[in-house]
Amino acid sequence: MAKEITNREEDYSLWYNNIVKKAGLADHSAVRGCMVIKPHGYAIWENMKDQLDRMFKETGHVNAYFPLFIPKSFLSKEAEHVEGFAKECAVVTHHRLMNNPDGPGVVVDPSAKLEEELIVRPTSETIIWNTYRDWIKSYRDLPLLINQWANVVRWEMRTRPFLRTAEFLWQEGHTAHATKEEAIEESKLIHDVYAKFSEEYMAMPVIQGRKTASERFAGAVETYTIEAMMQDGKALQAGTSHFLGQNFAKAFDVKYMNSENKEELVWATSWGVSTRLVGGLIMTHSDDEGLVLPPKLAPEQVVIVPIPKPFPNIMEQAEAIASELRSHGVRVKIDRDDTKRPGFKFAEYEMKGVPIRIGLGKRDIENGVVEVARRDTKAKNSVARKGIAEYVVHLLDVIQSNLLARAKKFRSDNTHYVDNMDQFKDAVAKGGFIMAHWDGTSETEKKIKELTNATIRCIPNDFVEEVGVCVLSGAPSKGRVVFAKAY
RNA sequence: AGGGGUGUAGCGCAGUCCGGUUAGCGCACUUGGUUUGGGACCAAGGGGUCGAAGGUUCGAAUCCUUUCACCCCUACCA
Repeated sequence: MAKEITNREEDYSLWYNNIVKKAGLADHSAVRGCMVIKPHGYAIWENMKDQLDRMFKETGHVNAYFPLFIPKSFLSKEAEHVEGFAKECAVVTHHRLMNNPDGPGVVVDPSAKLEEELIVRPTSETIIWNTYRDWIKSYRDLPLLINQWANVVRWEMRTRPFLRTAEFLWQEGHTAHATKEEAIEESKLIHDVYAKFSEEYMAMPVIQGRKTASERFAGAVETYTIEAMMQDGKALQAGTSHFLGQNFAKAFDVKYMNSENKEELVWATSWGVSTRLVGGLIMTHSDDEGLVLPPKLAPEQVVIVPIPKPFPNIMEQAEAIASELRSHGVRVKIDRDDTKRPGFKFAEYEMKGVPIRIGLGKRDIENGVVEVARRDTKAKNSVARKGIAEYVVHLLDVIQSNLLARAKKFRSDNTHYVDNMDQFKDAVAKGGFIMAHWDGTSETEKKIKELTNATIRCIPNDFVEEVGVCVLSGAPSKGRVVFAKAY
């Protein structure tokens, strides 16, 4: 029956890989750690991108584009930053090939060695701040609110489609501000945009919070994160927004003249989400039958499958329904393939995660109904043909909120409040988020990680002041933070 | 980077331990026909040189060496 998808319980990782492959989202490529994003996968990313882009623009940001290559010397200007990324950089050393003098093929031309090596950007803070030095002269040039959609390369040891690939697509916002307060406000604003996007569009509930010192972005003063829980109980860092202080302004000497004619350093933020979100989407909603997509991001929200038993005008009927749906703003596809049987198609669209399937055959037409099947619950209903568009529009909303509600329930069912290390270890074994008291030190954080593999995902925004003692050290603690094993 | 595992047709696999004719099977694919409300059936076809390189041998998918890729567990990150 089910087409070679491993059950989640049996092997969650294999299940994930199966979904990526069978739903046609991505393939492995000839290049280590790099994937080919296939049309269906890319369409999901495009929908995410369109919506996020809209949200960025609504909050005053504009898009620009900076080079793929970064001179090596730029990267080392901010000490922590280079420390964080040095080990995973792809480096360009030459600019020309030549015919192999000793045989077939081509070799690197040794005479084409670059004066200074170029790094394929792992992130663009350095090249952007080097540019901002020229763009920012006066307080009138601020704030500078720029985003770029780009690809970046991080030479990771272990890669997994969408979750961690050597090359990935993302957006990176880089803003410059006159004051510290304004920059912090900006990073929090984007943090909220990310959380809103996750919940309203991806139907993926997230915990908002800030990272501990050891989990912060390399070069950041504060990192705000959204953390989502996957179905295997592991946490996924889904997006981060950083307050960078004046670190990059100092490193790249970016100063402006304030209204009192005094020179001051600029304050910075950066923030990004990536194609990892597609991985998060898969692992939040999908099941053993395949992908489950929230209607707001599904490339096709409805598929109409005509049952090709000889019946006059069945395609015309399907067309009529489709155009009615389209006029209500629904993304709809009619399956015109007459070489596959309906049962095959049903399974296929379930695999691809289309939220609503409409079956249309002789029986339905005679009764003035259509068969409506929901992907999220697998429920099938006969629905009156008349008023179908309104029904579908409403059902898409219902599905969208059902997915969010389901994911929220899963998260609360798998969130454990613990007060000592024994309980903590039990909770780690069960999986999920662990709410525990922590004494605030990096040492304790590190020890807990060594002991249990769980890390502090964040100090939540809705941190509740509560008297307690640290689960490990027994030292006093003011409240609980979120621990979990993470992707 | 450390530990474990796997590479044979687009996908899933058998064959490898104990070298021996034209390398098999299921699905997918092509053609024709019958079908079509939950992954159709019959018939006839096409496709691989066994991840790559080197070695041993009369002879290598099978033995040896090197190497690459992928998967799992650690580790690192968006």
